[in-house]
Amino acid sequence: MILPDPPRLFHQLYERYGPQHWWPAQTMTEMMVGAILVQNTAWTQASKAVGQLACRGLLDFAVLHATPDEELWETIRPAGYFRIKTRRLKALAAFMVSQGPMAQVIHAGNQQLRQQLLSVYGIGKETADSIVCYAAGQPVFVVDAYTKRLFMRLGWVDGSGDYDTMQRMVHATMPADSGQLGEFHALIVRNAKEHCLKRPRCSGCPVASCIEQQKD
DNA sequence: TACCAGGAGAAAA
DNA sequence: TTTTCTCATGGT
Repeated sequence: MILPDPPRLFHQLYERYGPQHWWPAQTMTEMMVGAILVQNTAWTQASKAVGQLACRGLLDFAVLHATPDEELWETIRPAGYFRIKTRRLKALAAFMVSQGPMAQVIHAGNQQLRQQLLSVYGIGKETADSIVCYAAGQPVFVVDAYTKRLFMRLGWVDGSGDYDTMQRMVHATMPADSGQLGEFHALIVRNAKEHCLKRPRCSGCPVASCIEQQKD
């Protein structure tokens, strides 16, 4: 197994792409709603649904909670899985309404907030960590399918590399800084879309040069 | 036409 | 415990 070096990978990706300015949302509510809507869906589709929710004044958990399912089905349809995602948005809204002011929820310790979010229907590790990192601004690295594919390609994990293993790998070597960890995840997604999905062995890919340096 | 896109939960093995 | 199935749409 090759010794993982997330800081070097981060540095190379950042030098290549620069800051990604994630998460693309104006408010914490919008960010959290977007995290549900983007599940197994391209962001272009999820953002259409977020836009339609905003147009209808539904980017508010109390309002969302009281909105009839049928109205939400129509509003979020572009994001796909509209019935399931309506259930998940309602579950998140119910949780947030029950917790009181947003600031109070967001400022809970990251482990406490993470556990609470994981108990909400429709929120798994990736979605919970996205919210903890990008909405609450707490130092948590988000692992997604791109991360796993990339870490496997780098030889840092084998095929069974699980979520927690990859997350610990990053937490153990990167500064506990939400800005940097959030940027790292965003850069991995950017790189996957720009290089690894279309041209797996293209020249100029920061990951390819990282693999070369690992051989030294 | 088939496949993919920033998952998660439930059911089955 | 692990694997498989289901959920839905739009773009390529």
